[in-house]
Amino acid sequence: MTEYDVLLADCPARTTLELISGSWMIVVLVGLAHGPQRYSDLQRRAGGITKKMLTQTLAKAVGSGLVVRPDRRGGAYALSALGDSLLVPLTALTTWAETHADELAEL
Amino acid sequence: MTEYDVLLADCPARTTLELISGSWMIVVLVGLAHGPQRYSDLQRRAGGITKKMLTQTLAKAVGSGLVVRPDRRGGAYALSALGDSLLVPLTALTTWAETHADELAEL
DNA sequence: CAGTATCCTATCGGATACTG
DNA sequence: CAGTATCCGATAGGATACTG
Repeated sequence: MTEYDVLLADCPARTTLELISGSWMIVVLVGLAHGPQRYSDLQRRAGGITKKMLTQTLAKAVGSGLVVRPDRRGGAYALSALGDSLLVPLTALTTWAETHADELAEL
Repeated sequence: MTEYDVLLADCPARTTLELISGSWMIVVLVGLAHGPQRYSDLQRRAGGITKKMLTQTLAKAVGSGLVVRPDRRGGAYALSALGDSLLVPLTALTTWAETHADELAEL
């Protein structure tokens, strides 16, 4: 196997990396970790995010299939099964960030 | 414990997320995974990266302490102990990306 | 409450050309 | 080989005001 390799320029996995590039996607996905939430609850949870970035980030997340809206016609946002599986490595990453934040040198 | 929470606006862990935001930092770090490498080897390895982005990304990586240059006075670039520890969650993420790339919907 | 619409700035990122 | 210097367009992201 090992069909894909993120080091290769034309690898589809690069698309995934671009999806979480920008600081907000990870935060929003982690914000949805403990269950479906409505827009304003999510905005409160993802500290510091503006409506613009929340809307934009959710649009990308829904568009890519990481997030769904159980009752369309607008309701809460929730992680899809795919989004939920992505949460595993993402949580490992945020845990690392929380643990080693103090060890990073200032730029 | 649990001093830091990436969901909080002023959390230092956010700095880490910003560090890997942009598509190239992850690719460069993974590119250094199997050992120290010189500039042009790394450019070849990180498929598609331009000199500009490689230089810029390496500068951020070195500045934050994730990457070091064993023999300063210019030589190869290598992961620091910190960078190496970050590689663990990063590899989990890229593996996810490689495994689930085909399941993501087109935007 | 849940967005949409503007405006504006800073950074990302590619292309290209140049230097020691 | 290992960068630096420019120029350029596209995107990220914040602030603010407006809508149903």
